[in-house]
Amino acid sequence: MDDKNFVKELTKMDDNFTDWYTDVILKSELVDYAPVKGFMVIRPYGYALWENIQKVLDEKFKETGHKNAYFPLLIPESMLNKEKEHVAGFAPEVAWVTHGGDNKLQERLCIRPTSETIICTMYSKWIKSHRDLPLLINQWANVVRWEKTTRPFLRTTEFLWQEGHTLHSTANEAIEETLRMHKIYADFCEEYLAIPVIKGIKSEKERFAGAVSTYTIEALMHDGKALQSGTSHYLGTHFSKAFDIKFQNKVGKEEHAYQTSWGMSTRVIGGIIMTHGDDRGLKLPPNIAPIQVVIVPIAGQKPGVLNKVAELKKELSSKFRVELDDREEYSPGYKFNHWELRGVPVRVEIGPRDIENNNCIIFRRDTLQKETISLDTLQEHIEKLLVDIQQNMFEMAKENTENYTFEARSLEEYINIFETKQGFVKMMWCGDVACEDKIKDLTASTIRCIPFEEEQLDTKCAICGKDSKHMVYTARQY
RNA sequence: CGGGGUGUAGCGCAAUUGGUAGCGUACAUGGUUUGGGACCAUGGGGUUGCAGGUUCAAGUCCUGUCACUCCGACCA
Repeated sequence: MDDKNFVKELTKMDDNFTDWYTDVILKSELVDYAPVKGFMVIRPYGYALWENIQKVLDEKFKETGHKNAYFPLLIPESMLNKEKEHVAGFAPEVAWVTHGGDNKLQERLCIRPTSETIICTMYSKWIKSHRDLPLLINQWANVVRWEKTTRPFLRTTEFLWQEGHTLHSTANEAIEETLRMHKIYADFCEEYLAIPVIKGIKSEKERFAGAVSTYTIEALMHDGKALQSGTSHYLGTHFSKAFDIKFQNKVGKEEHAYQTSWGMSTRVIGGIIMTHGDDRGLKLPPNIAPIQVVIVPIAGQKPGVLNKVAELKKELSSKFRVELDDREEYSPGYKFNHWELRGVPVRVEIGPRDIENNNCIIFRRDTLQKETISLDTLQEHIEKLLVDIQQNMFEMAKENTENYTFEARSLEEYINIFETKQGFVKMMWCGDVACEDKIKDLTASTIRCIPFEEEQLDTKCAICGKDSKHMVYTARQY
């Protein structure tokens, strides 16, 4: 296949996937496009999903000693400019406020692309002694990054996230914190979102502007592209020096504090959709689904049916998130499709025939299988089923990731992989930026991370043939 | 900012050589239905993106303009 055809084929594949993705998020009523380009409206169903994510993460943050706070939306330009690498990284994509009412401001204010600078400014006032440390604060907020191209959830101009910002008295403690939060993200993705992730560290080229090191979790989507799903940065003293965050240590000497920051955004919702979704629509993991069980009455006009389902709803609601769809104007078939599109993991169908036999039909979204179950054991059955679905979805996703993980030992092999398919590629790397640039130019792929668990595939860099330093995962990315 | 594409009812689309703008779906009302997107009847909904031009006549031809969208560079 020559280059042009290759690109054409790839574009076609991408187009189909894009159409599917757009279709699903709009039809399932997660989001709508906003009147302002690049922004999205998160509709109640989508927001309920985000709320569940928030709830779980927030609990984990609090368990590890973090507290929530809130910092302003706008940041003075001079404040942003204090850390050089940081500004250089973010300046091209910040939105500016230039007027208050009709009056031009003396100093422009930027809408936060992230809050390091304003938070550091406050931290410098709050920290005097080693007794003030560690300082562990998280903020739930929105940020704005003026991206050239956008896509709902995956890359929007404004997005919701949480950003944690911590200060420590030693480098080791800060690094520990960075790794602790990285692990929380990884576990969250795997246990709650059923998304298997590769855990690792970013190459110098790919790391956060102003960080000493960036830890990341990378997930592979259905179409073979990688999604960075949560990052945790060790900032060293870069910011504390720029913002003068100092404390007196135990022997009375002044020191700059060691710092971390970490964030996870609404982007993971895009990850859920693209990891699990199928041609019927969304498939939500039970642990995070806004609705875990939907009850659909059959022949609701017949005596006893509506009473029975209402009773059932009440009973199941004590254990699960339940929705009863007793709308009269829609047929059962319509409702089946309606809730499948929205990814509800379990559906209970119940009609006159079932009531007579004291059972119901139960449908699982992940495998599309139906089963007849006695009403007496329904609750226990659903409880087990939800666990099973959660587990199964993770296994399926893991299998998919493994099937689309390849190995390359030469540049030729590497290019060949991206010409015929796409996914993760494992390869040895010399550590040189030139090799990173080369694969980006040739295949639009980048190093996603240097994994914690490296394998010795070879002793030479697959790209340039020099001695290798690391095994890396590469992929095309969102 | 570079390269494609599209603008007609809420959404998806049609309209032959230029000749009174239509279909599906959704919506409204009434009735019959209900185990995989129910059916019948009736009804409402339009300055064809905008501005100019050609013509007896423009959704259709010409010029300009705007918007949206996809692909690339930047990025969680």
